[in-house]
Formats: sequence, C-alpha cells, structure tokens
Amino acid sequence: MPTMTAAQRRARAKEEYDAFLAACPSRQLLGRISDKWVALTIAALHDGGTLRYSELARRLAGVSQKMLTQTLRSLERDGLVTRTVTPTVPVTVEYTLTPLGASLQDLMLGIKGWAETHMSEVHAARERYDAIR
Amino acid sequence: MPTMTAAQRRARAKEEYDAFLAACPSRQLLGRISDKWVALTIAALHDGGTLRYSELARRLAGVSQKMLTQTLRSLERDGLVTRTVTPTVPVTVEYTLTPLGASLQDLMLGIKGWAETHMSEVHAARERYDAIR
DNA sequence: GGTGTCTACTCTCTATTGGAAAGTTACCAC
DNA sequence: GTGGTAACTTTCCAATAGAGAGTAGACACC
Repeated sequence: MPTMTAAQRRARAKEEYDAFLAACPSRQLLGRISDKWVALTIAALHDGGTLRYSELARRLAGVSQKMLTQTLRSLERDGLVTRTVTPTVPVTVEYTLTPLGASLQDLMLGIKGWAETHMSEVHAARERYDAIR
Repeated sequence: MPTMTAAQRRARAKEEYDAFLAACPSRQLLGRISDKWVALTIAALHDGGTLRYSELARRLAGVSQKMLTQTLRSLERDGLVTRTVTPTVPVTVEYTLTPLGASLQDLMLGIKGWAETHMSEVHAARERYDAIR
C-alpha cells in the first residue's frame, strides 16, 4: 500500500463522496452540520476557546437545554468537540473544538456573518415580494 | 445624510445584527439558510447557471417535490433566486441565483465540500465514540 | 371526443423533530 | 433535612419533514 499525503487523501475523499446523492453518507453529514445551533455553537467556541455548558447556554440565547445537550453530544460523537468533566461541586463540564471542529470554524463564522451582513437586503427583498404576491 | 460606501453599510449591518441574540432577525435568517436543501440548491445553481424545476429535482436526489417547491419559494422571497416562467407546453420554470444568492454560493459549496472531504474522519470519530459509550 | 402525456406544482397523511417546562442526580453547606 | 448549584433528562405538545397521490392546462393521437 503506497502512502498518501493528507492532501491526496482529501482529494480522494472528495471523489468518493457526493452530497447530491441521497444515499451518500456525506448527505446525512451535510444535514447534521446545516443547523443553526451547530453554527452558533461552533461560532461561540471559536479560537480554541473553551466554554462551560452554562456559558454556552448564555451565549446561544434562547436555546433549550435539551437542544444544547443534543447538539453538543452529536458534535462530540462526530469528533468536532471534546467534552471534559471536572469533578468540582457541582461538576463543571467544558467544551472545546477539536482540530476537526476548528476546520469548520471559518465556514460557520462565515454563515453567521453572512446572515448578519445581508439581513437588511433580505428584509428588503421580502417586502418587495410580499407587496406583489 | 452622509452617503455611505457599500463597505461602510456592511460594517454597520454587522454591528446592528447579532445572531447570538434570540430576538435578532439575523437569527431567524441563520436558521433559514442553515438547511441542507438550501445548501444543495444553491450549490446546484452555482456559476450563474440556470436550472429548471425538474433538473433541480433530479440533481438534489431524493428531495420531495413539496420540499423543493417550498425551498425555492423561500429562496425567491428572500431574494436569493429568481423564478422565470416560460409559457411553453407544458410550462417550463427556470431558477437562477441573484447576485445576493451568488454571494452565498462559496459558503454553501464550502459546507457541502467540507462534508464530503471530512466524511471519513467523522465516520472514524463515530466508531471510536460508539465503541466506548 | 376520449385517452394519454408532460411539467410543475398542491394536498393529505403520518412520522420525526423542536421547544417549553418540570424533574433528576450528586454533592456540599447550613 | 432544607436549600443551592450545574448539568443534564424527561415529558408533553406544536411545528415541520417526507411519502405519495392528486391537479391544471395544453396539447397529440386515434
């Protein structure tokens, strides 16, 4: 077996997976990461920062505990964040991005930023649309 | 009223909107664009290409007609795509990205690409996780 | 004039998911 | 034993996603 560089492996991966195909595992992964809570969680955890559960809950204003826990669990399972329990009293649980998670950071910050910078244009488009239909 | 450059207006917009806040309109917009069908639709429509409804349905394998119509309607309303009806028999309906939609293209292609290139790493992480828990 | 075809929907029904709120566990201080 | 705290977990209901069948309008064929 010849050794491949990381770049070669990545190029190979892109040929093997195609999210346009319904049965491709990358379609399911796309569905998982195309989620506002995933975007906000990764955005909040940017720059290798570590946040506690309660800090994340405060940052992602309005998230339910159930959703936050669910999102963090799936990110942990997918290897995007690490979960560290410190046996203080009461326990503290900290979350940090893994290198894999960090590779998504820029895209997630980009999407959050896009929503913020283009909000007014979208709003204007909606007014125009609603005036006509 | 002093005139602002586009860059100034964009900078201003980023200060005014913050998707971390539950009540901010950009939070709702973030939720709308963090959607696998939105990502795939915009990815399929890349490079100013125009696609018919049936071509999109074929490209986004497995999408239900209801979901596709719903997604296209919301993209149209938000000013991201234009819908053009040509009165042939039967009618043909074509969809194209607007400049606003095109500004999301790279991010959407990026997310789709991320899912494809990192699928194997995520898969490996899941195996590790499931072996332990 | 009845039957069939085509595209782009639209409607209906059921399964899954999301959010709100209350409950749980574990430990310690008083 | 009462209260407080962090990080969940559970329950319930409303909203949404997906599967599948049905519709409209203009033909073309027989």
